[in-house]
Amino acid sequence: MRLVSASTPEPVLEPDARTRLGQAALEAFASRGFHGTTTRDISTAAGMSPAALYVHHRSKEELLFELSRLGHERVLEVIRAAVARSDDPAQQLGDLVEDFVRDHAVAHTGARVINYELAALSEEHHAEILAVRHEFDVVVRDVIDRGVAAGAFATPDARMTALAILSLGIDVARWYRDGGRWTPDEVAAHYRLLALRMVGVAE
Amino acid sequence: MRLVSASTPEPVLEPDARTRLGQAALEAFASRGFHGTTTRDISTAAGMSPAALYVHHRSKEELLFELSRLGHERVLEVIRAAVARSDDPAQQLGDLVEDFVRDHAVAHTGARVINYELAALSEEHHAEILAVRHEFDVVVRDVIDRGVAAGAFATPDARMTALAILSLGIDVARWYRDGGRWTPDEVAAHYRLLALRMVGVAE
DNA sequence: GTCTATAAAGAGATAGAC
DNA sequence: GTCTATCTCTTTATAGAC
Repeated sequence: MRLVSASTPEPVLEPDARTRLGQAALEAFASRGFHGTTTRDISTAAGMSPAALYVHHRSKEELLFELSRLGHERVLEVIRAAVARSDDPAQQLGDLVEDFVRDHAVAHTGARVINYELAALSEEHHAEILAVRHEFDVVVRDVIDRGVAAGAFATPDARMTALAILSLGIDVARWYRDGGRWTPDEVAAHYRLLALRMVGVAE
Repeated sequence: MRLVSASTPEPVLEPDARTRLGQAALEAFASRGFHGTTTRDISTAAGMSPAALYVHHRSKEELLFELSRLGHERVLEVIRAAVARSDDPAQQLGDLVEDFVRDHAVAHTGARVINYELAALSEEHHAEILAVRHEFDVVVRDVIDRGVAAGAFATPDARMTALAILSLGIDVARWYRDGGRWTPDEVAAHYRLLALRMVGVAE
């Protein structure tokens, strides 16, 4: 499923049916939740009949799962790429937070779905997603552990601090609105500072 | 609606019907969301027939609204009481965060409902709840503003920092589990430190 | 205040034509 | 691959007996 226009030579004005369904579902799930969204909501928003959804997806739940899986894997790539750009823990943590937060602000629609609709997944799908989310924790905790080991960071509980730093970014998906008081870049820059202070780095 | 046992002389083993409905609804809304919960789920969990719900509540939405309103007003009282215990901004912010976070961990069921089911409210009810939530922001921002004015805090954006500090506590409702790695007191104490660091207070 | 029974609408998913 | 039509079950809410 493509959620953005493909980078094909010809300009794509109308995404294909599968993509339109994915976009429509993402927006509906984000604003009304999985159980507050009907398959008719999705198919109508995608410009199709209710039956068309089942040509492209086995069920409403499987559509949510696909969106959630793609979203999680994309975010994991964002934070891994941020960490890979440096060897300095403070730089790594700062970049990670800045990119994670900016992403949650820019892509707040998708971020709401991946963070707040987990309970609607089947047990098997839920478990598969939790494995990816566990990687988020591991990446952040690892950066903090190395900062502490290097004497750059100081925290009484690296694990809880990692969780709190991720919390900051996740909650951005809950409150961020397009056209609000701050741009994604402004939030990202401020949260970078906050996260570094949380691990005891004075600027 | 009473959500805890009343302080009457005689021991109350079975709460009254209205209270049982409220408790059942709170737990169901917290775990499956408003739209994922049926009125049968609620009435059955409360030990009643589906029709009994409508003797005590006009609709499912009004039941959610009452739970949300009571929950918000209780939390507002928690943070106002914390601020009232001192005149020192650092002490006030520390107490506020500690009490807010502990409350969100202990009462995570109710906290999930008040923080994540707002979209299910009617427009009028939603607006009424947002007014209470605005007070949360005002209280925290005011403490930070006074800390900055007194030279105790340093932050490039008091408003965003206030939002981020509330975010930390709110997200506790999302991830906290009973019997998990930390007690509510442990989370609260650690988050107090994190919040003070966020405003530039070195311990 | 609680029940049984049910009305009325909405929901997920499928059949079969084109 | 999309449609119309519809099946079947679920859901909110109410009527009326006790």
